[in-house]
Parts: sequence; C-alpha cells; structure tokens
Amino acid sequence: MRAGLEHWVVGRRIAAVEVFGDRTLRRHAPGPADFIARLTGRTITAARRRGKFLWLPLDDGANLLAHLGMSGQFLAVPEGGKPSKHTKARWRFDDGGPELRFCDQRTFGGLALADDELSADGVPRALGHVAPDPLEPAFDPRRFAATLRRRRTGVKRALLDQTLVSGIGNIYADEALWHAKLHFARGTDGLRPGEIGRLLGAVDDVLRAAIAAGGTSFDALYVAVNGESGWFDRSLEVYGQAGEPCSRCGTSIIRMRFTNRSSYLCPKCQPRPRRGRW
DNA sequence: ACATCCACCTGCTCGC
DNA sequence: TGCGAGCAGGTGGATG
Repeated sequence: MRAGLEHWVVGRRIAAVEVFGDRTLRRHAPGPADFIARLTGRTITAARRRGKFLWLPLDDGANLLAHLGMSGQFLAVPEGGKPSKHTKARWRFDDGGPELRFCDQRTFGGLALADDELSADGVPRALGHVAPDPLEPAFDPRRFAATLRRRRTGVKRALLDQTLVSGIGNIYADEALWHAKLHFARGTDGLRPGEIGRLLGAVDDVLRAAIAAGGTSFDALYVAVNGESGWFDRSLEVYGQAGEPCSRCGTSIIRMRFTNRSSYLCPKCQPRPRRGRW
C-alpha cells in the first residue's frame, strides 16, 4: 500500500478534500473542517510507514497519518466518479489526474493530520508507541530478543504487540511461527537464543515475501492502490489452511481459538509446550 | 510497568 | 426466506 501511494500521489498538489461520515477522523481532534483546510493546497512529498501505520509528509512539514484498521484501503481512481458507499475521504489534485480515495467498510481505520516535528528516528510523534518493524534500519534484533525474554507472555501475543515489534498481524504471526516451528503458546521467557533467531529470520522472510507478492488478498477488500490483488495467499502455509496437509510433514493443519480469534498451526511441527502461555 | 480484556464497526456465511 | 451466531488481516483504553 505504501509503494502504491508513492507511485500514485507523491509529488501531486491537493486541490480539494472531502470527508464522509464522522468516524474516520475520530483521532483528528480539531475536526473535519480543520483537516480539509490544512490539506488543501499542499503537495505530498513522500509515502512512509512503520509497521501498519502509514503517513504522507506534506510540503509544509505536516503529515497525513493513516491506519487501515481491518478493512481500510486507499484507491486511485479516475477523477470525478460518485464515491462508493464505503468511501470515507477523497482527495482531488490540481493536475486533474486520478483522485485518491480512502474506503473502509468496518470503520476501524482512521486518518489524522499531525503537524509536530518528527521524532529522532523520523516517525511522527503520534506513533511514538509503535516499535520499529523488522524491515526498517531502526529495528535492533538483539534488543528485541532481550525485551522478549523479559516478558511473561506467549510468543504470538508478543509478535502481535506493536509496542514490541510492529507490522506483524494475525496472518504473518501464524506463518512466521510455522516457519520457525514454534507453537504460539511458547512462553517468551523460555525461548532459547536459537529459537528467537529462527523466529526473527522467519518473520523477515514472511514479511519480505508478502510485500513482494503485493500482500494477502482474500477478497476485494484487500487490494493495492491500483485495485490489483496481491498473491501471497497462495504462499500461506497455515493461515486459513485447516484440514490441509502441512507441506513439511503431511499432518493436517488445525485451527485453534486464541484470544477471541484464530490461530492455525501444524500440531506436529509446532508441538504444544508443557506449560504454555496464551 | 506490565498483561489481558473488550469495545469499536459492517457484512458475509452458516446452520436451524 | 428469515434469523441469530460466528467470523473477519487491528488498535487502544480500561481494568486487573
């Protein structure tokens, strides 16, 4: 999504902004009128992200922050069409080219405008609580390993905790744990250095492969800025694969309940710990 | 400070 | 066909 935004909107000057509904800007305290006024006339200078948060730096130093939540998407479409039911915001540009839309069915996504200075590692201060993701230079594997072993929780919870490491959600956590042959309930404090190394290697591989594939598109909600699907779903080893044979050992993949959601794993490759932490 | 739970939403699919 | 239950790729504020 970040790469798509870079391609479609960087370098363009915003001519008009519209906001639909009142949930999308719930994190923008000054409200929609302020949001619109401060974006109009600005040029987008870059497209950045940390984990699952995106931001578009503007030519006046402010940053348009975005999170897609569960069902948010940015789409570039020919200018002037009627916004669809779930369109929450739209930006038109003074070059008359494609407009940008933010669409969001479940409304867990959101937009905000931050005009304060970036923190030392180049991230808007509003995202200060979000840890570096494994693909950025600021990510420190040794520091992550040390923090992990100080925690008293299960390894999957830790992977999903964006204050520990960002960018990993339910799918990529399950995929990385399968690649590293770890059960999700393994306690973080009992992980051996080699296992943490394996896990980090797996996380890195999974994230890079998923990005290279354009993401994981189960349906039309999960598409790139140009509307195209990613194809990482064809590389999924466990997520959504209950009943399918494990590609390593042939054992049937199972689905388990895990904190009101699902975890998929191979019961043989990822043996349950004697004293697990969920 | 840390760990965990739950609310926040819409829409689709499934079983009865 | 209707209806309720369950489920969906996340986050952050409240509560232990």
